[in-house]
Amino acid sequence: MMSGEKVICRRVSDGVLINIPHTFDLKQIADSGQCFRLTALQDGGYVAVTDMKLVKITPGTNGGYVFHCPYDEFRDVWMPYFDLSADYEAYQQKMAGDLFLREAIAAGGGIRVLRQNLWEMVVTFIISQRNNIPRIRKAVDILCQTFGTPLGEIDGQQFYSFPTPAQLRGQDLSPASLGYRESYVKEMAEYDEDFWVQLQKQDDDTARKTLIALRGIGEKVANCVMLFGLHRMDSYPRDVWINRMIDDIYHGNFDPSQYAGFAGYVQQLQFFYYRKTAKEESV
DNA sequence: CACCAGGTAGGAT
DNA sequence: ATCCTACATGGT
Repeated sequence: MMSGEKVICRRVSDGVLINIPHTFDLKQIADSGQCFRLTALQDGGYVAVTDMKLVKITPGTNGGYVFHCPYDEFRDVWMPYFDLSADYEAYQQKMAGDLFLREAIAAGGGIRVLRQNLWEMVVTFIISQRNNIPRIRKAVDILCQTFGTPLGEIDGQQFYSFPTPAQLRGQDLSPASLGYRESYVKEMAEYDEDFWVQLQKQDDDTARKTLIALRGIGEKVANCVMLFGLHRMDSYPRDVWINRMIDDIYHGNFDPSQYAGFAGYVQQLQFFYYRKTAKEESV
């Protein structure tokens, strides 16, 4: 490995310490818009949830984070979830020729493309259409609290799994205020488990077509599901921000295929940084 | 009271 | 194929 990221990963008394200095930052990930269920605690810590697993993560005393869980769980669940085995520094080096991406790395280089649950991503990004990020987070939260399974309490707060299709099937989803998206979600819940299993096995083009054929999923949501739910790293979702950014920064001319194998990571960096600068200007 | 928010379906051209 | 518009809801 040419770049050789300096990764510290070892057992400590209360869990597992992980430190990847330039390419793993939970605050940046939580603000990156790919994940709506990473919860910030008072002290700079976070709670992460995936499937039926729940973990408390606190800042390490010399940087990095401590995952408060057994080592086996860290290795089998959280390493893959946060994509910690991939060499993001190598990706970053391949972006060095692009000024905007160098700035984006300086601002958000700690972002990683998470491997989230496929079904959860389908529902979450259906909800995301023509919606804003705080409201997406709230709707997902209500779905979990109302229809999910309690997983445990951390710092006095109860956390829940994302509801399975069976848990949503036939339910009145109105507490989540999904608006016109509610019928889309209800229809999604009617597909059986095997449908989603088959989707994971399909190649990129087939999977994208399968997704777009579903009511409520167009090209953009399909690409988000591909990237965040199927970890298809060549997927490059184009939303309003990415389109504005391409117009603004690249004069309407940007080809993600030049970053084959990590175009989705490039998209995340661009999305994060362009939105961040827009927010700062609007203040 | 307008306008906006990680778009999409369904219909018209 | 490509363009047009309605769409639920809650926040400025």
